[in-house]
Formats: sequence, structure tokens, C-alpha cells
Amino acid sequence: MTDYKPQELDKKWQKRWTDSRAFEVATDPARPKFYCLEMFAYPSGHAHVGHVRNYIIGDVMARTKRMRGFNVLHPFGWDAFGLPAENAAIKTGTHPETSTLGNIAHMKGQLQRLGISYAWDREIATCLPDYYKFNQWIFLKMLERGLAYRKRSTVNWCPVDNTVLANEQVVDGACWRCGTIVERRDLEQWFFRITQYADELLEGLETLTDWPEKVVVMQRNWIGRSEGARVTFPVAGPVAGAPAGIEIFTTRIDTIYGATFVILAPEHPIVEKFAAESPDPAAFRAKNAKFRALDRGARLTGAIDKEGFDTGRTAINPFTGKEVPIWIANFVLAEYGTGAIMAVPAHDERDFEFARKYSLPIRIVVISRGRESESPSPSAATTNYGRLVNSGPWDGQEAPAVITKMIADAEKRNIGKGEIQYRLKDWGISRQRYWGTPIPVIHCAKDGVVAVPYADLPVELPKVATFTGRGDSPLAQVPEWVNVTCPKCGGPARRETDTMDTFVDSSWYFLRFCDPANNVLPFDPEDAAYWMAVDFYSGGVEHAILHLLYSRFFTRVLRDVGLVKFDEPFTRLLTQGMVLKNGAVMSKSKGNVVDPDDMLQKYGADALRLYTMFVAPPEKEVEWSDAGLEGSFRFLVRMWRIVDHWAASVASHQPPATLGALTDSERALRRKTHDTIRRVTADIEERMHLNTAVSSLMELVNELYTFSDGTAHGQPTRGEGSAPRASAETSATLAVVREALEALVVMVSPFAPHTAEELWAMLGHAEGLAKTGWPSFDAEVAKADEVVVPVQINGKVRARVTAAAGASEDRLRELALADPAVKAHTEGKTIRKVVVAKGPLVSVVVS
RNA sequence: GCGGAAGUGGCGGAACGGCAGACGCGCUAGCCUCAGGAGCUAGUUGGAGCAAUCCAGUGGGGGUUCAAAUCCCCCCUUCCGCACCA
Repeated sequence: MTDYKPQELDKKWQKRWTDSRAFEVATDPARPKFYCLEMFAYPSGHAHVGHVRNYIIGDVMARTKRMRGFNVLHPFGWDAFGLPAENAAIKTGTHPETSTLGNIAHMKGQLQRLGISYAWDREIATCLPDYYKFNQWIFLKMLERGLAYRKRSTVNWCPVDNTVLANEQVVDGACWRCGTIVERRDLEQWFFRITQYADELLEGLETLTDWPEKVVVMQRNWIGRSEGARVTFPVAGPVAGAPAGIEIFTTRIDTIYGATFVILAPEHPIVEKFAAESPDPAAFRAKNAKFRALDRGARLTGAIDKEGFDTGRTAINPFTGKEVPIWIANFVLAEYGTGAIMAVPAHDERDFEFARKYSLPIRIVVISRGRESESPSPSAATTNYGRLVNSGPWDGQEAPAVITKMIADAEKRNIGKGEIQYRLKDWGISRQRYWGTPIPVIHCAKDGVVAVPYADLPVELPKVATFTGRGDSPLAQVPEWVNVTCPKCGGPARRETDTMDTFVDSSWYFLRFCDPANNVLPFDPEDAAYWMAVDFYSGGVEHAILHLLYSRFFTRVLRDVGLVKFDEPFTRLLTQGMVLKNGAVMSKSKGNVVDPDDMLQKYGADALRLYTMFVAPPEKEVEWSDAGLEGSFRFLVRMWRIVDHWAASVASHQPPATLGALTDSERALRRKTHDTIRRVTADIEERMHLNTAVSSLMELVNELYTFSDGTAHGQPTRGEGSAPRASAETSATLAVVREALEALVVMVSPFAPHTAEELWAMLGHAEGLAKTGWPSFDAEVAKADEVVVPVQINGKVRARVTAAAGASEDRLRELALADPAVKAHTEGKTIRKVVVAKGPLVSVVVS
């Protein structure tokens, strides 16, 4: 027998693939395309098996689709800007570019050693000027369209990373990257107006039928659209000498007759005016300051007690005309709605709790269906819609219908209007760091903010030699870079020293892959029209909101710019599960990282690939197991042996044109072969159940062993090698075996490409698998001659009868009732019903 | 609190109203071996039985159905996401 030496096969076939440019592709409108993409990688240094699992999932898809006749784009690249490299530079002095490019080289080697079939010609790295030039290009387009703008605002500041974070990047009040509790700072920042696309991004979610429901829900919640009304409560008496009003936002205008007080966020602008006019301004401010601090600090870490105080002022409820007190409370958010609410304690749990605590009036205005008895002091808020009471002219009407009418009434009386609020905020993209894309604008004393002309792109990062880690922008410390002349007036000016959030880089990289060398445009619209959208996209669920929402936003912006014609970039999304070791996510700090290279040395790339696909469905989390890996290795050896065992005989044998008289076992093997083709194809392409695809292939191998046992060839270990022995077998046998082996080798090749290529050659094929088609399923062959039909009696299987494959229902019923075991169970009882179900299966009801 | 997903042998997991536990790991026995941490064969949900076979069984409780791991209702547990969003 030929020895199975996977490490040698890995090298041999990887070299052939590279030399023959097997996975490079070109735009070809004559052929159907398939764009298969895995989320590109941050070049942290080493990929562990958790990362690698995702690349293998994509590779199985890409390799399968190639053999299924598609022109497959399967590229890879590097999300190469980012803080870790810069932080490392501060510590070690190594320039981020040096460490990043080094890491890329290492990780690329790792992926190549795994035999992932990437079109490496299209490799991109976002830290290279030829890529980030187009971050700047897109930024300028957005600036022109008013989608990029600058404003002073309170932002999330991470004191460890020394930079601003977008709302999406703050998790539980802490930095998503380093876990530090974020601070608030007022800074002049660049924003992308993603809120302009809020409704579109929300509606687009409906079309994402091949995305995990979970991700769609997360995005929907994040966008957080709520329909309601903005209503003005006039303040009783003048404020700072003039009449004033407090605007509140509510989704429940139907409860407005129950609004017995108004609450302001501590940050609300009118608060300071109230303070100034209060009897003791200093005490007022001190109280409020306490809430501001408490609000910020405590809200981040968890539940806080609702606290507040009376401003001493009152407002007029514009519907009841009554005066209501104005309070300030820590649970009202300045950044949502108008920063002020009408409090309806009877019908809002938070307001109820607050009213109870401070003995504020509670007024019931909604009666839920079926609860006609209204108690004067309710024990809890009732938040359901219902029939209005104590609501003047609106009494007896029901929400939600009455809400529309009340909004219309408010509009007519000019005291309010219908409004839609979003939780989604504009995306702050300024970062006070070095290792990112320079924002391509120039600040001129005369002309203000001036865009860098397109012709001057890219604005390259200056070579900074030392990294201090001080909190100001590192770029500001390079005067020869900062000081420029204004493109408009030629006078002295300064460059913008902030860089872009790295999520900008990843928001359009999938488009760049369509045309990665273009130096005029981010990509050619025709190439994008051919390749996009991404047909299959896989990556971690941690990007469910950030990257995936930003990419959907960018795609729409580029659509409006005229570069693409579609809305959604990713047709089908798979969120792959993480690989755990000892119950924990792999990480360097925990010391539980499994390096793929160690596994390759021991078992070769294919065993690792096969194992990670077999262990569980792709979207499930899995626990790493060395034993499991070994099991997959054993399967490869077992497959190797059975192919090797028959190869010489089968390869020299031309299959007859027709497969005439076959023995029962030969027919059974063909059936198994075709049934396996059907199952594996559906498992990979439709269901993405890669684990069961592998199981089916294992079953086919088991079947081949059993079949061999009944032939002159015998089983591999009992036979003595792979010398041709065609004389001992009928040509029908060889043809059937050949069909099975070839189907097996082709279908296993997405999982174990190196082994498969070698076996394919062993079977006598000069052309590699890249040029091979997927086996086709023959329903005729897969059809069984005979079927075993289970017979249920009162729901329990009591017998099995054998029937011809196409037997009629009547025949099946007859056979079932004639069976001795069935008779024994029905004896002395009355047969009430006999059901013949597809399957087939016979179900008998007796009593 | 709200939303989502899930709960099946010793373990990873199969089974998208029709034979529960495919496939693999582990374990047991046999064969083959100088040897076996290799390979091959057989067995492996629990209980009863020499056996054929029978009983129970998919987190718990109800329901729909000839038939439920699967569909519906209630409850429990776990994981994930959001979390005072007015």
C-alpha cells in the first residue's frame, strides 16, 4: 500500500495550485459567478484554530461552488489599521507598519499551509496607501453630499486607548476593545450621517431572508425606530424674561391626560436657567451636579435607583390645561428624544416607581379591556393599550387608533407634531491616533474646512518615529506634515490630525476585492456589478451590528454616488461559532490557544480541516478536542486505504457504457453512492450542515469496506496491496466501485483537498480537481428496489414488512395486516383505522 | 425586565409531523499480530429476559394528531443580545 504522508501532500498540492494559479479569477459575464467571502482578518500575529474554522467554512463553500460550475471569487485581505499595533509601538518601539506587515506575512503563510483556496492576487491590506486612498475618496464624496460633517459633541472617550469610541463600540459602558469604563469628553469630531439612512437600513432588513434572524433582530433593535409625538408643555411664567416651553417626546400621547408631572434630564439646557432663577442657585446646581455624576457613573455599571428633585417650577399640560410640576431625574436620558418626558405614572412603570417614591399624583386614563373596575390608587402601572377615561373629549376611544387623532389634534393646535425617533446615532469616526487613515481635510484660517483635492490623494501617513502614547493626536506632533498651504487660497493652513475609525476600512473592502488594483476609483462599477453582492459571507457574530450595519450604510452611500446599483452587500450570512478550549474562548492571555501549525505537523492540513467541519454545525460553538482531530485523521487514512486498494484495478479499467446486470450488492453500492451525492450536495449548498455532509461521506467509505469484503479484492488489510487484479472482478464491479470512489474523492475534496487531489491522480486522472465537475445525482439509481416498511400499531412500531419499491397503498395495507407480529397485536381487537403514510409507513389503530 | 436561541446516550452531535440516537469520540469483546496507544469485525440509551421480545425514554406538565424530539400552551434551566429609549 502507498503510505499516506499528508505533510508531503500538503506541500506538493499547495505548490501546484499556486503555480497553476488555480484560484485566480476574472470578471466573465458569460459565466455564473459566486462571491464567497470570509470576514477579513486583523493581523494580530497568529491565527488560532478558532479563526481558521471560519476560513475553512468559506473554503468548503468556495471549492464546492467551483466544481458546481461557478466562477468563484474567493479573496482575502487584512484589516490592517488599528490600535493594537500602535499600542505595541508605544511599548516596544516597533513601528506599526513593520509589525503589521510582519504579522500579515506570518498569517498568510498559515492560511496557505491550510490550503485555503484564495485568489491571492487580489489580496488587500487596508494600511497601504493604495487602499486607504479610497477611504479618503469616499470620505470626500460624503463630505460633498453632506454625509460627513463636523460638530462639537460629548463623546465616549477611552482613557486607556486614548481615543474616542463610537456608540456601537461601547459595550456595557466600557471600551469594546480593552474593557475600560469610558469617560465623557466634549470634542470637535467628524461624523457620518448614518441616521439619514436609518429608515432604509431598517426596511432593508426585511429583504435579508438568508441572514440569521438573530442578527436582523439585533440590527432592528439597534436602529430602534419608535413612532410618537413631540409635544410642547409651556412653562408657567417666563424663563429668563421670555415665555418658554418644554418639548417632550412620547410614544403614548393617548395617556397625556395622565401626565401629572414633567421630568427633565439633568443635562437639559433649561435646567441651568431654572437654577439661575431659583431662590438658591448654588444649592440647585449642586443637587443637579450630583445627579449628573451619579447618572453617568452608576448607569454604566447597572441598575440605579431612580432619584430626582422638584425644580419648583411648573408647566401646563397642553391637553388638560392644568399646571404640573417640573422635576429633574437621573433616569431621563439627555441623548434620547428631547431629553424631557411627560410622566404618566398610572401607565408607565418607571414613572410609577418615581411617583410613588416622591408622592406625586397618579391619574388613571386608560382602562384595559375587561378591567372595568378602576381603583383610585393602583398597585402597579398598566402599560397596555385600552379605552380612554378621564381624558375629556377623548373618553371612550381606544388606542392605538386614538393616538393618530390626538397627534392630528396637537398639530392643528400647533402644540406638537408626530415624530419618529431613532436610537441610532450618527457615526463618530474621528480617532486621535496614528495608525489609521488620515482624514483628508485642511483647516484654513480664511477658508475654514477645505477638502483635500482628489488629485492630491492619498494623504499619506507621515513616518512617525516615536510613539509616546500621549492623549493628543500623534499626527499633530509632525509639523512638516501638519503645516501645509490651503488648496483654496494658498495661505498657511493645517491638516486635520485625526484619523478615521478603522470600521471605515472594513465598510467597503468587499467591493475593493472586485477590482483591487484600480488606482482611479475605489473599484470599477462593472466589476462590482458582476461580482456583487457577496453570495456567502461568514464571520463572527460580534460584528452583527458594527461592521455589518456600517457596510450596509456604505453600500447605500456608494449607490447614491453612482458606483453600485444594489442596496444590500451580503445576500447570505453565516455567523460561525467560536472554538473553545477548556470551556473558554481561545486567547493568548488565557494561554489556551491551539495553533493550527502544530496540528498540521502532526496530522496535515486535511485532518484539521475535516475535523473542524465535522465536529458541529458551523454556527455552533465547539469545544476543541484532540481526540476528535485524531478521529478525523483516522477517517482520512481509512479512505486513503480503500481508494489505494482499488485504484490500480479501477484506473486501468474503462467503465462499460451501460451498467447492465448488477448483483444486489452492486446495486446497493450504487444506491449508496447516489444517495450520498444527493445528501452531501444539499448539506453544503442549501443547509450549510457541513458536519452531516462529512458524516455521509464517512458512511460511503464504510459501505465501500463492507462491499469490498464481499469481492475478490477483499478489504485493504486482508488484501496485499494495490496491484491490478482486474481478472478477479467483473467489469461491472469495477465500474460500480470506480463510480463510488470518484464521487467520494470529488465530494471530500472541499474538506480535504490535498488528500483528494492525490487520490484523484491515483485514480488515473491527469487533470487536477479544479477542472473537475461535481458528480451528478441520478434519482433512478438512488431509488431502492425494495423498501422495508415499518408498521405501527397505536403509534408503536411492532413489525416491518418488505415490499416492492412502488407498491400501492392497498398492497402495503394488505402486507402489513398479514404480518404475524401485527396479527398478534391486533388479535381480539377491532381495527379502527389504517393509515398508509409516505415514507412509506403503515399505521394501524386498534382498540 | 424585554428580545432571541437552545435543552436528545458517558461526550460532540443526527433526525425540519413518520423506525429517536446517523456519523464520530470514548468504552467492551473478538480477530490479526513478536507486539499494539495500529488495523479489521461486532456490540454500546436505561430497565427486565438465555432469547425472541417487552417496558420506559428527547428538561418538566398539558394539548393537537393515526403518528410529536419536531406543532401549540404553561413552567424550569442554560447561553446570547439589549437594557431606564419615554
